[in-house]
Amino acid sequence: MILEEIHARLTETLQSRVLALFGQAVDRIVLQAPPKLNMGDLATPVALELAKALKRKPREIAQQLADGMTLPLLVASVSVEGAGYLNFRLDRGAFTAAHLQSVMEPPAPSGTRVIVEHTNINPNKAAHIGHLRNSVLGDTYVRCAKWLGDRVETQNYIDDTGVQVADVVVAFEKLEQKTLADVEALIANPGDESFDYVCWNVYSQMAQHYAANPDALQWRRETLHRIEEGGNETAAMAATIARAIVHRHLKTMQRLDITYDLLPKESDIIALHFWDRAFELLKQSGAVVLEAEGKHAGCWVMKLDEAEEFAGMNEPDKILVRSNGTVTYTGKDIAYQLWKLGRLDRTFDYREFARAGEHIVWETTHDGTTDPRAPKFGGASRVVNVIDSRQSYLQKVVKEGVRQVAGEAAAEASIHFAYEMVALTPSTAKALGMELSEEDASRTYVEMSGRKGLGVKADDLLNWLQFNASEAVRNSLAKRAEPGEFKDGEDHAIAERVGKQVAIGALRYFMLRFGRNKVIAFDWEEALRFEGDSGPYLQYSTVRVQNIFAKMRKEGIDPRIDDRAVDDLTLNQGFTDDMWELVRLSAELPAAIRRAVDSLELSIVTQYLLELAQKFNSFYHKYPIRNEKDAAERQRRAVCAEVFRRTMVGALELLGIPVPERM
RNA sequence: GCGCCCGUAGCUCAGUUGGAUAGAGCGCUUGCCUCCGGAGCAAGAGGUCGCAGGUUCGAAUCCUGCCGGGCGCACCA
Repeated sequence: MILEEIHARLTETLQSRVLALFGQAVDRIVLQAPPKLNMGDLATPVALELAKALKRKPREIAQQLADGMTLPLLVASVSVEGAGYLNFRLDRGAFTAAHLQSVMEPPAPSGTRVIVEHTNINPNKAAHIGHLRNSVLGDTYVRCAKWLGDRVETQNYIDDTGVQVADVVVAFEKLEQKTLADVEALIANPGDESFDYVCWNVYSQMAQHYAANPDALQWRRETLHRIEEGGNETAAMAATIARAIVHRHLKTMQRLDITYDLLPKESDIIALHFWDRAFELLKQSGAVVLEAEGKHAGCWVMKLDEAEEFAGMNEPDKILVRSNGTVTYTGKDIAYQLWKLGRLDRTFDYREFARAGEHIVWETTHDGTTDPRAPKFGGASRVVNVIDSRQSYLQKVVKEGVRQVAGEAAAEASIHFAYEMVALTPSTAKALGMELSEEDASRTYVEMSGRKGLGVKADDLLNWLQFNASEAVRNSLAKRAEPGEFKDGEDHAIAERVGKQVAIGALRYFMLRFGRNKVIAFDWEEALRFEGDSGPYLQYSTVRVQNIFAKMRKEGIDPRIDDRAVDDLTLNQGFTDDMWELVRLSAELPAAIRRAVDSLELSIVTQYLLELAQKFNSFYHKYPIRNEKDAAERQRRAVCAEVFRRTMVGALELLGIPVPERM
């Protein structure tokens, strides 16, 4: 946090100086690292900005600001550079000593209650790579927001009454003539493939059946009706299937160290009549009206033609209640969103759904009894919904509904974390058995299709990553192990363990490294690469630095990185630019996290860590530590390495990427 | 038709909210394992920042208009 303090002090000093000297108030001072190290450590173009208003030369203004300026602690000097930049140099030794003690020290907690909703996979088939992007973005956001001091509640919404679940029920009942007992037996003993994989195929068979026999859609309508009615075998089957699949999804996500606090279920939202209450509120605020005539006659619609965002649309009005009296998805979503904001005076009951170690995953219920151990859910002052950008329009409608019922502030607190879809490169699609038209084959990507059962399943990808990574670790161990180092297949156990960690690192990094509104064209070859711009590169760099200290400990060499042993003066002499760049960059982590969370652009963090790791690897080759004879020089190098180590260990935790014992 | 997103090196992408000489990874060329672990490092080639105007001290970044691609705009979820 040391750099943030310097920023704050410099900003303050400059603002008061500009006011005193030129009578100008500047609300924001841009401070950034100059392009070249010899230009200093921090630079501001404030004089360039003032030049126009003052009608004076930028360099002149900058010089006047610099002359006689009182510099904050750890800032060594100020100078005028280039066209009129005001550049500052830091006291390298003192800064490093101070930074070493505060690496990864989080900012003061905000205590803001935040709900993050992510994953939200239809509980009717196995998770695929598109879902992984959602979950990884959501989970990483949660980790970063928590570090910044927010009190975060993670929700994974379960649509257990929708068309997708119904279609699997129809397939089992009609196509395969299975009873509830048959399905229960299948769940208990799914055979070669897990139950979510079985349903993946069943679902796509059903979709194909509908395509060939449109009359079968009648089955879907009947099934949906019976599910909503409840108290029959069909409804019981739907619930059973959904639960079993959700358990599978949680298992898959747990492989990536992703978990949840609460699983709100659509069936409970219906049973507890959340919509009825939301409907009252919407009517009271005048947000919905009953259409008497026209093509929406008999429907309750939200009028959007006056809202600026929806202007110019063909059909800006959104139906919330159909003419047959049933509620649309958007309507239910408004009710749910109001609950999350604490603006719907109804709530759920809760019970334990599953455990991940000590952590309890709760689910909603509607039976009137709540487990006394359950924490308070809902009622957040910020709600972040991780939902793919194809639903941007609907999310805007939900936000508008919230605005009309609960006001501007509540609408602004409802944040759609939008991201683009994951598609497949033509070669990967082909490998999955997708038939490509000539046109498709020439595109950069083609969409997956759940209905056709064409997509890359999350567990398959993880398995492959794990397989390849374990193989790489085995090779590396075989090459580097000292004779007799491993016995009883110990090396195989390590390869398995580390392989899992590398797979997680590779996958999570891959899902984060692209900007969120970039379509990811998934390619097997690229995803399985562990070099360069990848998670394993970060892990490798961290393992490396850990190794240096492990070796020194083993050999009884004191690296003298204990905070008290670090002496500014020793550090100051002979501090090379390479070393300094590494330390200075490592101090920018908190700023990177802040920007990432504020902009919902988590690739900022992977980008930053790649650069940091590159700086370290370069440093590593140039400045051996263990073999350095001069004690002061060795300490200087060790401190730089330690600063990097602490930064990296902390940062990888925020990305959910584990640090392997060796690679 | 309307709205949102994308267009930067051969390919995949960054570019810190308008700042200094546009950067990485992959691929290609050339070096580096008696030396803390080569999943690495050093160096090189590679650019009309889609096109055309505009705004200003300054534009890949902001504004306007085009061109090309994607996604939305259900009484589906």
